[in-house]
Amino acid sequence: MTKYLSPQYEDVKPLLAAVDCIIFGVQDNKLKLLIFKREVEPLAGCLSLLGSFVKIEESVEEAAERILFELTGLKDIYMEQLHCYGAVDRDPGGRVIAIAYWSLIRVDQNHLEFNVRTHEAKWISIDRIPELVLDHRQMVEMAISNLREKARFRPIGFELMPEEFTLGQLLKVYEAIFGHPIDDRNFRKKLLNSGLLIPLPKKDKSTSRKGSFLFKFNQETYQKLLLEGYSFGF
Amino acid sequence: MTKYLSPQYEDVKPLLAAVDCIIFGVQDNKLKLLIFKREVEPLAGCLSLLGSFVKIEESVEEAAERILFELTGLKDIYMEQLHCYGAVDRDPGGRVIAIAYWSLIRVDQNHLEFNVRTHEAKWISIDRIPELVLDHRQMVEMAISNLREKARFRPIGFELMPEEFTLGQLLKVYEAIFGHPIDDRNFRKKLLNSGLLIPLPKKDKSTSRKGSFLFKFNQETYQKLLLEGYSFGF
DNA sequence: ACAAAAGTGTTCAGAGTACACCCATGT
DNA sequence: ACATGGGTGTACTCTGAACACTTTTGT
Repeated sequence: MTKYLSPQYEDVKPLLAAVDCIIFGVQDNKLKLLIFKREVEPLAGCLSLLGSFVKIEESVEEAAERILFELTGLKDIYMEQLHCYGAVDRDPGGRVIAIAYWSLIRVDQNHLEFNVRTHEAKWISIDRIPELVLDHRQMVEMAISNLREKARFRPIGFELMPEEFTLGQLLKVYEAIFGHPIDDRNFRKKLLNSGLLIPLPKKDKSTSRKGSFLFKFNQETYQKLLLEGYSFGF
Repeated sequence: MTKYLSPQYEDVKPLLAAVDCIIFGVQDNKLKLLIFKREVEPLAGCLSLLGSFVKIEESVEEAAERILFELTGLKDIYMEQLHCYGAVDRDPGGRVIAIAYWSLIRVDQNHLEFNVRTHEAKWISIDRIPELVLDHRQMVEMAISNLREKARFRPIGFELMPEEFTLGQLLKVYEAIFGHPIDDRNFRKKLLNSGLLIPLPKKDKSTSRKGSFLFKFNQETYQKLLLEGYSFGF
């Protein structure tokens, strides 16, 4: 028995805890997630989420933050605990329970592309999820429906956007999250009345001759609606 | 190192996983939960949720079901995984992560009262939660808000009701869950149109001279709305 | 002048909300 | 006859949903 446990707990058999991360981002107006080639046996070489064991000196949440930081170089990322997966035989290597987290990252940030490539990670589209190792596919599916549920009542779509963005881009992100087209006019009307957007006196002219206005988020309103809830039911 | 782990996992330090259960029920038209006097050191004698370590041969979910069964004698109970609590020092006895579950039980069932008393459990009101051991109080608060959130969009209030019940009782349960009064007429209108209730040709005459009609659930509609969602936003 | 994306308003239906009185019955 | 809880209906407001044309500007 391990010595960091008090004697009352001695007859309990310990196990391992792992954290797996489902990392969402937007690329080409599509919702994507990061996957990897698994490096450790068993099942080395298969596709997998990024994960790690929880170290004895760190909390489960710290483990999730560490994993995310190691991969992306980012801190203070939007992160939600998804679920604890605890089937006895979920990992053929031993008794390992997994705590899955999902997170949203802005893909436009410095060094992110570099870090992702260094780790040989790949962005894959969420509508064609390949076979993944262990129960990771189940985790991904649960994460997607969790994300959708959350996105209906909290303004979290914004966590995926770059610093400055157009309404058209935001619309595409929401379409990607919900997986169906959204009425343009209703979307604009709602968002412009939400107080979440601060109009900028510039246009992005990269996608049309006319150009479309750029916005940034109103952090204050964002924080408020994160707490209170807000219907994005499109 | 324990022998049930494969060699690749050998340099990872194992830890213990516990399950803690937040058990909700309705008594005297109030929402209550079950708490216990903790029997094991550390902190024996303090108030606590019912919990147990996850055994090496059972899944986390099975552990939760086992705990619930040992206490109540009930199976097939409505149960939701709440959260995994993984702070390093959350348990002074060692590195223990806890997976919390909440569940809803019908208090009218056979032997339940007996079992509860045998285990020296107590029903306590959710608006005056006493100090609890470790991080259990935090769990309870999170469970309550999780329950409220869930109850707004799924017909789970029914899981707390006896086999046959009146609309008045159901109303009280929803008031207890949400913690505020609900308009009588709107509630009836909505519920009677939901297809969730099957009227019975009897009255409960224990609470008034006139008596009030009894209902039971429409299991079929219930299952459907559990999947699809249904707004109980009162 | 035209192509290509950006931007703009109105109408309709359904759901939530507020609100006050009569009913049935045992004592 | 009356006290007690049970049961009922209507009007208003707000939100979501459907839907088509004009504007700008680089080429």
